[in-house]
Amino acid sequence: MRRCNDWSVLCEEEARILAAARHRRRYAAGETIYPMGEPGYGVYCVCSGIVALRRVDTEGSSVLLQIVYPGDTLGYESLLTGTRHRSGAEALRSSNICHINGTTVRELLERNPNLGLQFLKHTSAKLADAQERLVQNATLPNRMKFAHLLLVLMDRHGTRNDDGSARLHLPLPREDLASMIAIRRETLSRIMGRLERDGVASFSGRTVAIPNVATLMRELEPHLI
Amino acid sequence: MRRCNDWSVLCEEEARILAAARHRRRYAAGETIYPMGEPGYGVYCVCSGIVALRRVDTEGSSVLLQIVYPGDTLGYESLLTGTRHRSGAEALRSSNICHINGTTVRELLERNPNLGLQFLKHTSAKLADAQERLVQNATLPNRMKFAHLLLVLMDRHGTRNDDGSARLHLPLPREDLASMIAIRRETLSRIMGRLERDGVASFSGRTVAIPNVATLMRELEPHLI
DNA sequence: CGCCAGGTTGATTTCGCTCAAGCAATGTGG
DNA sequence: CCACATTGCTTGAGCGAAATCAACCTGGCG
Repeated sequence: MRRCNDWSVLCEEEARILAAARHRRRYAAGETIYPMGEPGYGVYCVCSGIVALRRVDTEGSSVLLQIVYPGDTLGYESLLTGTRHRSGAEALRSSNICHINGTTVRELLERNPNLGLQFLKHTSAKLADAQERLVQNATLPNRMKFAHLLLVLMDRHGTRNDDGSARLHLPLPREDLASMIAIRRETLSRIMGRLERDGVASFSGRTVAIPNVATLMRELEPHLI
Repeated sequence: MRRCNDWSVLCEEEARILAAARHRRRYAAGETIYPMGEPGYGVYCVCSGIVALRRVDTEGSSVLLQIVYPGDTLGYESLLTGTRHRSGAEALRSSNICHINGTTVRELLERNPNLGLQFLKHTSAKLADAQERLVQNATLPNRMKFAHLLLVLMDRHGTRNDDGSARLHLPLPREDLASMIAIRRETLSRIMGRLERDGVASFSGRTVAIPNVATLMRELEPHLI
């Protein structure tokens, strides 16, 4: 639980309350943590692994809303507002996740103002992130959107070498990557082809080789004629 | 200040602290409350009027992120995270807005856990809203997106009649409406024309007449062949 | 009166979606 | 061990919707 830093603001006694109530479980890759539409029975804290939040449309098309990493806490929105989960959570790889029931969470929020503030900080960051995506989806051309996505994914899933090159393991299938930047998977495939042709990056399965990160970053610059 | 219900959780003494520190001001329509990129010196509480949050791209294209109504509080994200404002705030019509400096806000957040929880609830709602828009922009056809936007605006800016018709005053120019659903203003103009041709709504300046709300809602149904 | 911002309309082109086929890797049952 | 389905991905052809560019309109205002 040490790594779940949202909860690190708790004092000794509060930490005991938490420890008594939390329930840890291992989820296999691809396993559903909670489905969309379920009522919020409590919160989930990602201890290890990776989790994806996705929402499916009435038409059946799904959009990947967020990738969640260790230390982050899920599901307190529905708990606080008493609504059902607007998105479903799914483990992207084998993950350890703690569940804390609603009454315990409410008790801790009541006792320690800092816990709520931690949540608030995180939620604000997520809001900023979502708004960033709204702007980008509205204004940038597709190739630029994808280049940006690659750079973002690099922070968590990539390794940079001294010579300016980098390697990256994509945590998601093409379909989901495409949904993140609001395009179809076929279009993404073509964009990948073009990036490869131009020597910006090369793709093989889920691994991406980037010969020169600076070149990739130049993709983000305003389209000078 | 009664209407600013985020702050209604404060006790007598805390309310006095707030009253001593807050600074009220009137903003004219079109006036900037804070520009994008400014550091967060405190929070703003909308007492009356309407405020828009917009973000401008490096290319100069602007996206309208949110319409803010009385009772809501702005700008605590930058305050909490110590970053600059990611979006600018602008009064859409003549508005009364209170400013509360950062140290006072922090003091109150420290003293009363419920204030932070109020902010958290609101921020969660905004996050859900932003994600909703992400999904819609990604999956729905343009005409459907606009129909949905009209219905959302109706809650705040419209009046429904007994016979199923309704009237609506748009709070924004076409350009901004278009940016909310990630299309160009010319495209929006054409969509309006088509809705008018189909008898769904008629537009004249900023007023919209909707002969039958049910017909408008039917626009949202999955495109049955 | 001329100017300007906001809005509409038209013509053209481009980009991305759709549909469809093909491919490689993996799994499954006979 | 092979025939066969399945899944994830790529590629191609054609089409349509929306972006772009540009002209024009309209009402408000100095």
